[in-house]
Amino acid sequence: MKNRLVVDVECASLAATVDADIPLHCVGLRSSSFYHSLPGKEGVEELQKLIDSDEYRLVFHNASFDVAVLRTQGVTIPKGCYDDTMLMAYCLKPMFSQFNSLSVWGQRFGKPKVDYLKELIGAGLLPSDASKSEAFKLGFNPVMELYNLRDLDITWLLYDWCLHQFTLDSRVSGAYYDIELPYVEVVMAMEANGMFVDTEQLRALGDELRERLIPLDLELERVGGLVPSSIKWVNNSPVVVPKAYKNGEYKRLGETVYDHCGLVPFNPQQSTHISWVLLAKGWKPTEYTKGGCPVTSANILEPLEKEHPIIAVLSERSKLNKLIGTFIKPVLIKAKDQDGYINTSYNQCTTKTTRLSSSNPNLQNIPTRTPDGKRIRRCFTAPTGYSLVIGDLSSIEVRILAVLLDLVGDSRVADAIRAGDDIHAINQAAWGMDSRSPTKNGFFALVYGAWLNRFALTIDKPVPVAKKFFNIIREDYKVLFETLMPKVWKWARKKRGYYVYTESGRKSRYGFVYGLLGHRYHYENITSLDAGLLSAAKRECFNAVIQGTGAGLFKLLTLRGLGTSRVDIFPCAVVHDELICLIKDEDAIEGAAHLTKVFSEYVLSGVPIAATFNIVDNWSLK
DNA sequence: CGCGGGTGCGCG
DNA sequence: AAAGCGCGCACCCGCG
Repeated sequence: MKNRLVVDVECASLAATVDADIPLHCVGLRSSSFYHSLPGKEGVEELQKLIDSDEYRLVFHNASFDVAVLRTQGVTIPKGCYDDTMLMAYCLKPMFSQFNSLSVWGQRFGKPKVDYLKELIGAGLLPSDASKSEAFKLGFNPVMELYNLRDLDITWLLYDWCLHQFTLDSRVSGAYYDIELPYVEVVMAMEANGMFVDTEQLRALGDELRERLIPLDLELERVGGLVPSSIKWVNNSPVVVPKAYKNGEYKRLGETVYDHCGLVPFNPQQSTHISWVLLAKGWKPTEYTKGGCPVTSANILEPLEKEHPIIAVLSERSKLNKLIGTFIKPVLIKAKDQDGYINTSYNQCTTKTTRLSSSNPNLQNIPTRTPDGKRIRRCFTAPTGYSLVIGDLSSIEVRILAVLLDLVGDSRVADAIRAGDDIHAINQAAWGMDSRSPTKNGFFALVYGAWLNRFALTIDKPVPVAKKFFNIIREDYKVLFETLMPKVWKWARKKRGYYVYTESGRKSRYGFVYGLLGHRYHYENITSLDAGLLSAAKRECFNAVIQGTGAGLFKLLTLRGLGTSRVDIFPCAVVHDELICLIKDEDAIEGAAHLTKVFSEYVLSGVPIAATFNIVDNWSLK
């Protein structure tokens, strides 16, 4: 049994993983026999000595940050020599992000985090109007030492708590040690590697899309004209609210003074403006939001395109603007000064279902379904000398559902998968539906709790027609709706022999269900007396088992694939069930075949898992 | 002017 | 009686 060494670094920026030049202020170290906070260089040398002695198990809170920072500072940290209390707490309690926060744990343990900025001001080291970022630019100082040591204390206590919880639950500790903890290295590798973008091509695409915006805007300006600057909806009808300024007058565009409500050019990005303009053309809203505004989303307006030609223009404009503003502009900004690589952040501890999330920019929602979207993906490619290798788990949610159905005595789906048959095609024939895609989508809508109206929308049929299929499917998969789902809810309500924390921060003996790989998914409202909250919890909880098991399995197989490869595979990005890698050209065939083999030889409780990794020119191809 | 909420929409 | 789930981000608004 190794000694415990809690480590916490302080540095000037949270973006340190990308920029190696960020100064490291200090390294805090706490073991059972020593306890100090050392300035940068000294701390780094001391830490390296302790790691090299091989006597310590390192403990970080949010290792993917600290380990990445320390490695950029030249510290050698072997894989597998550390724990991460943030990840441990997350595995025990994936539902509540606040339980990943050291400050919340500090309060719980009676050791509140030091308010660094406040204490600096109190000590006279900063003026009273200083900002948080200024505080962290300050070098090592006595207040930082206090702050750093307190974080070590909290992490120490949190580690105790998590280790104890793990002794009570071997399934969740398995998910941590076998999947989440080793996966930190994959996250760090992806964040460091980044995705390669052909910036010239992307910039040209952006310019082209912007050109297409011009005639649309001219047309909208012509048709929309001027609209009141401030519109509110009261009882589902628009009310123009004059906007009073300090001098009691009303302004337009900050210059011209009016004595009535200001008029502004129609802004097609404002839903209130859209509804105002459409209303003037005789549109009758059918749905209203909670705030009382007419809903102007695409699915509502699209059917009315013939009646109101402006809708087509609006829709086209909004799609183009979305592509430019969300997917082209931010990516180009990120790719600047980095030789075409864009580095995104992955968060391993935010989602309720143990998926990853991606941000700044979010690489998990780059378009793929529309022609213009595909052109954006085409810009994501491989640099000279490397091949882009991409693969994803094949219909993973069906396979997991098959395992669950098999558990409660309906092996039809599992048998179909084992026989290599297409379950959606089988269902389509059995239910008499006219094509595969709506069959599949409609089935999954029902699996995740959709009711008739939503189901009808999903399969794109009028409600009376949809009703027939709705009843057929509910009857055909009676076991799913009447045995499996209630069983999962019952598991989620099971009383435990120990306490877990609830969303409201209280302790409870109830309230989580396991994924097939040991992760916990916690739904406090699964015991609610409020019908609405209860049914929402039921839907979320059943969804979490499937989505979460898929996420865990994907992580596990990624670890195996990368860990057992003879050739170097550089992971660049993941999109839930899709892995994107760069491999040296000469190794690419072997690497892709290896990943395919590892992913496809896995069998989940009797149901085979499959994935195919291919060498592709760009991300629009799979 | 920064922040949070609402709306809408991209992906799985 | 009535209900798909999970994310992040752009844009707008109101708030203080």
